[in-house]
This record gives sequence, C-alpha cells and structure tokens, in this order.
Amino acid sequence: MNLFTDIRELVLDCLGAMVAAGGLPGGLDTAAVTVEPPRDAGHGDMATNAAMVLAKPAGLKPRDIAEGLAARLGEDARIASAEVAGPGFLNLRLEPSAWGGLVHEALANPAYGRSDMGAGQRVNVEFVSANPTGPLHVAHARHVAVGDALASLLDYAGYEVTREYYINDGGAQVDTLARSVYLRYLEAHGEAVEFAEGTYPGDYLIDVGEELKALHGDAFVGQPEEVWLDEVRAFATQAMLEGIKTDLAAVGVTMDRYFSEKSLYGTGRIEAAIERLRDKGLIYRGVLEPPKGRVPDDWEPREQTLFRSTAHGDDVDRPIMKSDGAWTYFAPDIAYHFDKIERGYDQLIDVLGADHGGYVKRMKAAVAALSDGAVPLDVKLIQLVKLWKNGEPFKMSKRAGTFVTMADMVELVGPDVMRFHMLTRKNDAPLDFDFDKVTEQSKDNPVFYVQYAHARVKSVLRKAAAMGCDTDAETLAGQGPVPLAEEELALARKIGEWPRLVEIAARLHEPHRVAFYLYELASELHGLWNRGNDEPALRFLQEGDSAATQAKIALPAATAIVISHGLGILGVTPVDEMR
RNA sequence: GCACCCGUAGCUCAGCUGGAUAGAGCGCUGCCCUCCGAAGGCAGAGGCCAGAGGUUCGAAUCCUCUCGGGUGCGCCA
Repeated sequence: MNLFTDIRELVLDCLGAMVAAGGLPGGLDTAAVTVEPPRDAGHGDMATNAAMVLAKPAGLKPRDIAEGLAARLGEDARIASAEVAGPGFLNLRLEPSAWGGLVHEALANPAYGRSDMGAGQRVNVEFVSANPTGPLHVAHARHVAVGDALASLLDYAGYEVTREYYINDGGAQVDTLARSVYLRYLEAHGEAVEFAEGTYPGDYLIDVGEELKALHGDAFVGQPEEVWLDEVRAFATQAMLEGIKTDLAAVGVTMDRYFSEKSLYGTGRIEAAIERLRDKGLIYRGVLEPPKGRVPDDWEPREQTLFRSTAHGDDVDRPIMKSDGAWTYFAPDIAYHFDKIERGYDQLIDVLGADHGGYVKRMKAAVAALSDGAVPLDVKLIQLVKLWKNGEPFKMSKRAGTFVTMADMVELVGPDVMRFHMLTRKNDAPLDFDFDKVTEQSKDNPVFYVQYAHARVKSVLRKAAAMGCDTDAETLAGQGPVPLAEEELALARKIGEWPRLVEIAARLHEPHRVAFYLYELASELHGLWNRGNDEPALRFLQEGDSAATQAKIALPAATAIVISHGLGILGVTPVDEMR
C-alpha cells in the first residue's frame, strides 16, 4: 500500500473522467504525471504536475486543466483540499484520516512497506569478492554493508535475490598465498624464513602454517614447489575462505553462493563463453593502439585475441588472451557473468571498488553481448573509507602492521554501528569513519539518533504497559484508523512515505536512502516528543489517563515498527533501550 | 590524451523517472532546561548548486563545452 501511487491512480481516474466529459482530449500520454511530496510541507501533503505536463499536448492552459482536475479530486473522500498553485501545480491536502489509515496499516500489516515492484524477478547481487589471501579489511566493510543492504532492499521490494561471492582463486595471487603459507609451514618446523618481496608476511598465516604442519608433518619440507604447491594452495585458500565466512557471519551476512573462479578453468567453461562471443562475430585477432598521452615504456604493438567490446559501448576493444596464450583476468570474468546469465537472472548487480571504474564498460559490453541485451548489469562502485581516530587520520598500512581488519572494526564499534555508518553516504562518495564519533551518543551521530528513537518508543510502551495499557501491535491496530492531531501529521506523513521510499531506493539500487529516511523519521519522532515538553496534550503518555494513552501510543508504536523494518534492511538490530 | 566518478552553506553531505522560495547535521549568533528520557529545545544569519551555453512551461537534476579534484587506461586480478 503506497498512498502516493493510490492518489496517482485517483488523478488518472479523474483525468479519464474529464476526457469522458469532453473537458480534455483523449489519447494523452500520462506517463509523466507524478504525485509526490512537495518540497515545502506548507504546500500540502502531495502535489501533482498533471496540468502542466498535459497542457501542451492538450492545447489548453495549465490552470484550466488544474481547476477542472481540482474539482473532481475534491470529491474523493481522502482529499481535504485541492488547490491550484504557481504555474499550474495542484496541491493536495489529505484528510488526516488518510494518514491515520496508513499509521494503522503500519501497525496492522507486518509487511507494511514491502513492495511487489520486483514481481519476483531474479536478481544476482555479487559483492565483497575479496581475494582469498587474507582477512577482510575495512574497505571490504563498506562493500559488505552496501551489498547486503542492497540485497535485502531488493528482497523487500519483491525481487528474488541471490547474494553471491566470486572467489578469485584462479590467478597468481593464490600462488603467492601458497608460497607464503609454505614459509610459515617451514617456520613451524623451526626453520628461519624470510619473506621476500611479493609474499604475504602477515601474522594471520602463522596458524595456517601450523595447521599445515599438523596435517602433513614434514612431508613438504625441503621439497620443490611442484610437490606441494597445489596441495598448499588448496589448503590455504580454503583456510582464508573460512576466515572470510567467519568475518561475514560476525556482521550477519550469509552468502547464498560462493563461486570459484578456479572452477572455470580446465572445464571448458571459459572457452564456451568465448565461443558464444565468437559466434556473434565479436572475437578477433588484432593489434591495439597504445593509450594516447601515456605510452608505457615497454610498449610494442602486439597481435592479441580481442573482444570487440566497442560494439556494445566500450571505448576500445579488450584483450582476452595474453601473448603467452593464457587467458587474461577478463576472460574468466566473462565466463562467470555468462554463468550468471545462464542461471536465468533477470538482472545482475556487481558491487566493486571504485578503482574498478575503468572495468565497467567492458563488463557491461560482455553481458550485453552474451545476453543479447536482455540482462542489465548495474555496477555499484564503492568509494574509499577514510579512517579517523582522535581527530587524526588513522593510517592503514600493511607494511607498518597497522592493518585494520573488518573484524577489528567490528570489535571496536559493533556490527550495528559499522553497518549503519557505512550507509550514511552514497556509495560513490568517499566516507569518513571516525572511531570516536560513530560511537558517540549525540544527535550528530545518525546511528545513535535512529536507535534512540526506537528505544524511546519502547520506553514509552513499557511505561504505558505499566499504566495498564495494551501495547502490542495487534491491539493497537485493532483500535482502527489512528486519529491524529495537527502536530502529529508530520510524523504520520513520514510513516506514509516509507513504501514510496522503498520503491525509489530499490529502483535506483541505493540502500543509503533507507538510512537517510530513518534519520528523518527519527527526527520527526524526536521533534514531536520535544513539542510534548511544552504541550502536555501532545505527550504519548497521558498521565493518569490510560484510555487516552492507549490511543496516543499507536503513532509512536507505528514509528518504531517502521524503524525496525528499515534497520532490518540495513542489517542493524533495533535496540529497546540505550545503555 | 581518453574514459568513468565527483564539484551544492564556513565544514561534512542529502536532494525522488526535471517541479514551486535548494535541505540536514556540525560550526556561528540569540533565547530557553522544576517538562512522557535535556545523552537537549526554539529562533536566526549563512547559497550565482564550480563556470558558460543549450533543451524545457520549469534545470542542482538532461545535453555540449570549460575549469578544478579523484580513479583507471595491452601480457595485475
């Protein structure tokens, strides 16, 4: 139930009636007609641009259409007033009962805000996909928060969502991992080792070396790489993956599928994907031009196997095979996306680091080619997270050992703070993460502010219960449409915007909008609360009057329910009291 | 050189398939705290939406160009 779309339907009905009555020509395109909240609440509850959009094609003056439309809209029971304003806007004021009905809906319907806009379409959200060479670090934390919230949001909006992790276990970096673990293994046998350039010196591999020793004894000691590499690589990769899964579990994220890059090699799957492209005439042998203005020192023209990505919007064609005949990293990625397409997804979403920006066009080109344009790929690029501590930038350096893992971060601030804060910016804007501020209990901290609103309501409900009120949602819903005082309308309207917000955020693939909405909703609740300080009639708890209190608590209770819905999408647990 | 992202109040940032007088928090100024939780509240100042053209009834939003910042640009994934 989305009151904005309901009222838009009403507007369209009225327009239809005007056509029938001869007040408007038929056959007008109403696609551009919107019903939305006005920027300035003083203008009313909703505004429609119908008259302005239709004036030109109808050959009429906007105000004339608006006046005719206003007269018809005014006949609907939900419309308190319809006024023509400005160049032809129609400002609608709704009967308070219409908003009260929504508040009631929020209480009565646990699925309030859920949408069927997805219509069961299948969406694959790939996120994190960190190399399995170590624990997740803070940059991944943002990927985790954004990817998982986006997946939840789409689920909430009626899509069938798969959360997926692509394991980059096919490239050279897992060999490096294996060699590094091997060094730790030798160390476990008492050998002094040195971590050369290009190996991973991190402490996190010490245990893995020990485990390898426990498993294989000294069987690999002094042996050449051919003897142990495959075994150690598999063991190490598995160990890293287990660690990553543990890290994810600690913040409440469960992937539906882990897809191994390695599984694409030697199985004909890369070849099959490339063949598909070749069938479309998109694979050829050729020589690329060097990039203008910045020619690499060792540049020399080379004939390579290329994918004609320019046929689908890329700037240059891309190599899929190295000069030694091995696949470039792009080839298995093509095969991976081909696999996703073949699994029947209607939409693909990749959550990647912003440094992969140059990679988006070619991947979109590949997906467009492989799906004949049927499957859209949206790539969400995640900007960097800048860490702060004690008012100073907190440097993160692998070399200096100040390597902040996601697990460290969670230990310091908790999963809820981490997840919420990571969504307080658009994905493509850099984000500051200040270890002091994110846990601060003040209005400047959105995490706290939203949680506080929820806790405040819960506190009110506890006190109401102590007064003898029945505070469960079912009982409150049973009281029927919620009567609202003028001062309570702003909060009720905000509750009414929830379903609309969900659809907008889901359509744009922007989960941060949920976080911002929750902040606004919390703000309305706190604002109403504060007015209660001066005007006792507005307080949720009416001292000594449990009947009045019983009626009053429906609105805050509905607010808390919507907050919990929203936090649920973000993967944050609503708290019942602040500690 | 090319591509992508970004440029909105002193600072950090929102801004809906293009909508009305562009919003929030911080900071600043003034007033307020015996009041359901003051871990604050109310009010105010503060803007050429980087700049210039264009499309439109209407542009922060779409198009073109310029300037400024970030990221990336064939055998690294």
